[in-house]
Amino acid sequence: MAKDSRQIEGGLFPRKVVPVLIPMPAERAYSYALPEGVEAGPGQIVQVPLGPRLVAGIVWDGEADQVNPDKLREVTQVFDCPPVNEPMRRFIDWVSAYTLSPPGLVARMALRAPAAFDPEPMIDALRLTETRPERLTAARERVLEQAGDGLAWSKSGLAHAAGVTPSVIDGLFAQGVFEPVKLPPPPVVPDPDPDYQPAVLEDGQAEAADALRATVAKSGFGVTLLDGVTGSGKTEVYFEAIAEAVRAGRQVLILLPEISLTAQFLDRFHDRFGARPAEWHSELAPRMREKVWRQVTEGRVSVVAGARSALFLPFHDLGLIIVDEEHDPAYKQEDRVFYNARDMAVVRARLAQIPVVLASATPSIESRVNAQQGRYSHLLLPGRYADAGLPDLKLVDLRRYPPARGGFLSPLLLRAMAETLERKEQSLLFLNRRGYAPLTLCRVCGHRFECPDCSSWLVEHRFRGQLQCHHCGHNEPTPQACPSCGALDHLTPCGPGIERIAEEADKHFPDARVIVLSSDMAGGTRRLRIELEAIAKGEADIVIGTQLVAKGHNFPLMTLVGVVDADLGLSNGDPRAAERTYQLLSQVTGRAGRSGRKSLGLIQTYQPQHPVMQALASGEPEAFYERETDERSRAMLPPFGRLASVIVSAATRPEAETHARALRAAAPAAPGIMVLGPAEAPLALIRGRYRFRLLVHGERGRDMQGFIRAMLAQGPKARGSVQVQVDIDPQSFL
DNA sequence: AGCACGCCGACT
DNA sequence: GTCGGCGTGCTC
Repeated sequence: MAKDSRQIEGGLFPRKVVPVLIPMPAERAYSYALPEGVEAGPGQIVQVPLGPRLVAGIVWDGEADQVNPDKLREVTQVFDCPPVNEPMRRFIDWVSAYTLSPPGLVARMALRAPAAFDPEPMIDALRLTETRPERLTAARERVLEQAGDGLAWSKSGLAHAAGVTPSVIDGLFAQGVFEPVKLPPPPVVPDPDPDYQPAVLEDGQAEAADALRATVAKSGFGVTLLDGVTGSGKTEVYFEAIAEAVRAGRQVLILLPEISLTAQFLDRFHDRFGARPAEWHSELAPRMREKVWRQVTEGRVSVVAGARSALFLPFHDLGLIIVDEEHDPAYKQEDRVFYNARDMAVVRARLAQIPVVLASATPSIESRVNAQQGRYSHLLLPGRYADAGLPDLKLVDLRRYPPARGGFLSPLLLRAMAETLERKEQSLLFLNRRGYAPLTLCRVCGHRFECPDCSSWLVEHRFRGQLQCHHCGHNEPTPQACPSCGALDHLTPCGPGIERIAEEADKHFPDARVIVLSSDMAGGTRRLRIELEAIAKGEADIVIGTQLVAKGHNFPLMTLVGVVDADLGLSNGDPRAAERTYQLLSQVTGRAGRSGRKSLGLIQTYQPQHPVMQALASGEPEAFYERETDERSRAMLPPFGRLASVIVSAATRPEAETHARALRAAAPAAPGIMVLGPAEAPLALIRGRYRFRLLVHGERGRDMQGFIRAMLAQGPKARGSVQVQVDIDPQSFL
């Protein structure tokens, strides 16, 4: 540690100076002096003055920067909190370097629990003494009997158990019948029991479970891709890996896309382990958040199920990471620190030398390539349980069976819906488009409603009487007359949204109970949960929904799934469009058929020959995946040779200037510049053909090549410094 | 990230 | 003449 000598109150005192990572975007740890007699090693969470405020930071490794002694301030408090361990600190450094984010911002993600750095307060409790009350009433007798077990009770708990009011206990306490004791705060969740209710596994599953158990028992770093169709028992299989880690007394992290973190999942865990896992996600109440954080650092919580941010919890002794639905784009964070939690989970596992399991029914291309190349082990589960067959998937060629004029549902789909209704079973219509119509125009003058802020089309929301921009959130009431030519009642909706499909379903089946589900539904998540429960209980006949019906929730009575427009999303220029469409439609159609009844999926398309449609209809995605892998590696790895390519983060205004300068600095040195977002980088990395210098990340869906060209043309107006990351070698973590 | 400082429009 | 918009800069 650096020594700093300076005059204090007339004497020369050497002061220990430590580097402290502050939860703020500084490029380096700041230096703080330790007060006389105070020790704080790397990982210790401390409180330090920063400008006018006091903030929590982490004592970092290495020498503290030499800093102007006049500026040097003192650590104000060393929290009574377990230090952030070495692998976690290396993880923070790694993520910072890889994402080009200041380490402080990454550290901040690990410290997102404002008041958790002080120990949880002990709980006040009462224990019976030898003293007995002078007068014994019936109520007092009940209390004495109840507390006679010699254990400590909380006042309210005891009162409740004995069926008396707390004042009875106050009276006894006053007479010395009870003494006050302090109890450690209760755990947020009871310990899971690895042997509570092991699933009965079939041959293929048992084999996979054994393999995973062996991996966990052996410990050490390794990635396993657990690959099996919806309903093949992936969850049951990785639960066995979790059981093994819990038996070994180590902590487990289960990452889920936020939307999949449902009561259903937690209940399944409970059924297997006799207790729920601790939860970690953005909607957790602050008080609970702190408790979970604290107990995770102390190692008192053994299993956490969480959204991507849970990856930054400072576990005491992490022994296993599961990434469920590893292909899910929700693992990408595109805010401040840009990262893909699935990739960072692999890195965290590598640094902690523990196994990680990536599970999916529709693995991402990059994970499949990793598995094929032997970098990941690959466990392929056989099909569904016998009593939960996959739906029979059929393509509906819209050129041959077109919908009636003004409609979007083909006669084939309508007939299947009628039959499903007759059998008193449920239908699901899937269309990934909110609102009534994606485009509104005036039939008189051709005026199209455009967003004044971002120039995308305004989407009509008829239920709300609004035109909305799905890009920036702008909205305005739907006018009666055309704002351009003034013609009344000539505004025409073009194309379908789920509201319009609901209208069409209503028209054909006026007696059916129709429920529309989308993320912008009035009433928020609570209302959504209620609706989902109602559907599960059979209180709807036809469910019409967007993407959100694809995930997490099972609909046991659903025997028909109709995909209204399977082609939607295939033509948006995203190199992942086909892969995403395949994954989404597999998931959606997988919602049906869990009831054990015969079930059907009808996929409406104008392109029945498209590889995505063929893969869906045949149930054999291999050829599709092979083709996609080739396509994508061609599209994303242009033949630049072994280039130094350019990686930058974010694309907001201040950064864009910095990027421009970074690009100009890098361009002369590079034989070519390849522009990829961090989320696209992994495929390039695993192909191992390139060394990266900088990573340019554009906004979602943006033309990256165009973006970089535009920035180069614009030239540098940059100020400040450019952070250049040299040679991130993929082999260093995979 | 916060928070202060510093220059240009609508108002007590 | 001020109050206040957020653009820019700084924090050991």
